[in-house]
Amino acid sequence: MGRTTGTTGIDDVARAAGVSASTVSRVMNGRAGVDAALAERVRTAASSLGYRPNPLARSLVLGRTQTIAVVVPDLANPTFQGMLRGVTLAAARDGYRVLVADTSEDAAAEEAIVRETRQRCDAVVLCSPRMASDVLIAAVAALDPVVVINREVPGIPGVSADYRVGIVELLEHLATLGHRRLVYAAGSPSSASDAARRAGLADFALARPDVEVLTVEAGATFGDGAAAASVVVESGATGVVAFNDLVAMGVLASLAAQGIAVPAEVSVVGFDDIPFAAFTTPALTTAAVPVGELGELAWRRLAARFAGEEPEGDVMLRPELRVRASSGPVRTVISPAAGAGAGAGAETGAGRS
Amino acid sequence: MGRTTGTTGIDDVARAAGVSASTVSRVMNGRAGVDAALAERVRTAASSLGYRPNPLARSLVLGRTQTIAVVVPDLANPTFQGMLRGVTLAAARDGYRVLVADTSEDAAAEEAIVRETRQRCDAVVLCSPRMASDVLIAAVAALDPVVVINREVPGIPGVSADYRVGIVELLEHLATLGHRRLVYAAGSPSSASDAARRAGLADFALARPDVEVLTVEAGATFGDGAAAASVVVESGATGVVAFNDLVAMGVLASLAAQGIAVPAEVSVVGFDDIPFAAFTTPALTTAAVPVGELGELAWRRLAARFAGEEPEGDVMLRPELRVRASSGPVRTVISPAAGAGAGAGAETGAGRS
DNA sequence: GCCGTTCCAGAAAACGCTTTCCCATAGGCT
DNA sequence: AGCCTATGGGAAAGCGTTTTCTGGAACGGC
Repeated sequence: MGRTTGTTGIDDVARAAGVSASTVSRVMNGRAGVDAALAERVRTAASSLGYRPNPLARSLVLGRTQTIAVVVPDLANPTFQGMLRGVTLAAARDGYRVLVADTSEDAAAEEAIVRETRQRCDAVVLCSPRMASDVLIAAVAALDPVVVINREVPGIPGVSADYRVGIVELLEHLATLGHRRLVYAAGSPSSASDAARRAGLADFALARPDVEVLTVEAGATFGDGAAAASVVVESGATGVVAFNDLVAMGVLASLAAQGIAVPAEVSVVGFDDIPFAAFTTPALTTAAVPVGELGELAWRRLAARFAGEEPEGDVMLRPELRVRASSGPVRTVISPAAGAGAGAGAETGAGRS
Repeated sequence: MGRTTGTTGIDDVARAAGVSASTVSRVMNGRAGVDAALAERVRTAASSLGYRPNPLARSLVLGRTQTIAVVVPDLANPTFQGMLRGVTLAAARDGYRVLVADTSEDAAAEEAIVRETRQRCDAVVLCSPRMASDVLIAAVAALDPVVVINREVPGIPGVSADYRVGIVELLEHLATLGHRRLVYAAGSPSSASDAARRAGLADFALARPDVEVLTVEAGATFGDGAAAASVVVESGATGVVAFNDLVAMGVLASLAAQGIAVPAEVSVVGFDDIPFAAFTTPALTTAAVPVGELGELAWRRLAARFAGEEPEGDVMLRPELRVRASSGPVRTVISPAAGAGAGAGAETGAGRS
């Protein structure tokens, strides 16, 4: 009756307008078949009472909440921030709200978190780079309206960036600049998108047997990159492609601290094109992953699903190479001219093995 | 009955366990006074049926959703990302979910957005730097369990960073380095935290009449900073304190493009200490605003409120000066020694008026 | 041995809405 | 004039829980 809670309910409006609750409901939802005068009376009563239908009650009877969940592993990561933003904005445009969950704290409890969250929503977009494939497949089945980002699950719509071809573009870019000995500062082996990158590494190895690509385990954070820099240096590689921009920035920072010139001595490229990649020193060459679009697309798939459309196959967005200042021609051992040449090499690093 | 929707409901469990729904409810909620054997039977039935109580129905009857809303003006801004993360993590620890809303698209509709969002939740954390004060006060009244971030609303708990003293710290830092002519690259005049900064400017003017501080209108983004850089240069100031780190980075970029050395010719400092402030070139001196803590504190106030505690006064966090490489001693017009001195000045900019 | 307690469990009433079902009224048709 | 069909609005049955209220059974005290 609304009086219990202090909120004005549909019955209050009905009473004020001298009609039944059914009629109020019909008017509020724009259902046809209500006398114009009556409808007007209801609207007046509703607005003068400041009536707002309780969304919870609506959700319960309607069976939909007008809300979706977005589950990401780490809200501190620019990539996931971008995705979250993409789906939030797109969903808002269609009148949907977003419930956000960060699973970082407890990767083991991830499945429980996403299930619990899912119950309050109409669907979920799941971004879980690390969940084991079999666990993921099992978990996702119970989530039904769901789209996964950067994962492949049979029968489930997914939107991904093509990390595999992206990393090949990066490698080719360096190869074209003359680099013949590169290192890949890898992400976590349990990361699905890292696996895609490694597949790209293999593709590249076949295509360009003349270029050597070593792999060093790094991680996904700035710190991981900084830590990996020393082994990059020791490897004697002239170029490093990092798991992502964060790692690349770590490498950059560590290299700078060691007085190693980028790109004169070592080229370093990242992956993702996070908002700050353009502002590192030197500005980071990277493969741009359109995270916002990824998020928006995820929403679109969900919206289509809500509209009853049949799901099509997965969509894959191709990263775009962004050449900036952190990559350059391979250093030459020939005596440097102190001129204007961009890639004029210093011999400083010559003795490194 | 649950059968209609395909979901297993409480009645299904009741039937399976041969008890009434009331008993199932009691067991599921750990209410005392249920025979142990019976309780066990219910638990077995529930888990074998994979029963999960519908949170919507619970919310409706309980009158609480176990969800709070976080409303921010722009999910692309690192500051708000940090706050969102802070409250999300803290709330999750206490079993609460977060509904996120980005109001950027339509500042006029902000009030409607927050009201609508609020209805689905138990409370809201509102971060609305630009809403006019009177509108805010009126709007916030209808939101009751609410905490505002970086705004002062009488009678409403708020958590803020002390931008006023923060900017004074920054100014004093530059004054100490010998700067006597500074410019403040201001944010939007409609921004509450910009008003606080300007109040700080006034405080500083009183305390240090020997230091001149000009104000130029800039904005809150990288682009705004870049655009403002030229007028900074023309002003002949030796130091600029930017509205925030983004603006500072814009200034930095534009200065670099013009070949003006930082900090040798001009010092620039930011505000916020966003994650990337440490990685600009040169690394940005700034006043660190603990956004994560701000968010966490906001949650705490809400949690306390839920627990029935009385609200205390507003809390204000003091920004912490982080001196990095973008600020240095004022340039000297005296002939530079080509030595190791950090702030050895170039005369390049001497003619600027 | 009877009555008053206590303990448990089920029936039913909310929570605030939507929607189906049904009835009344008015209008058109033959 | 009588009947049949729109048309509009009200009553009531949900949606899936929680919780109060009620009642039956077992138990203890006198």
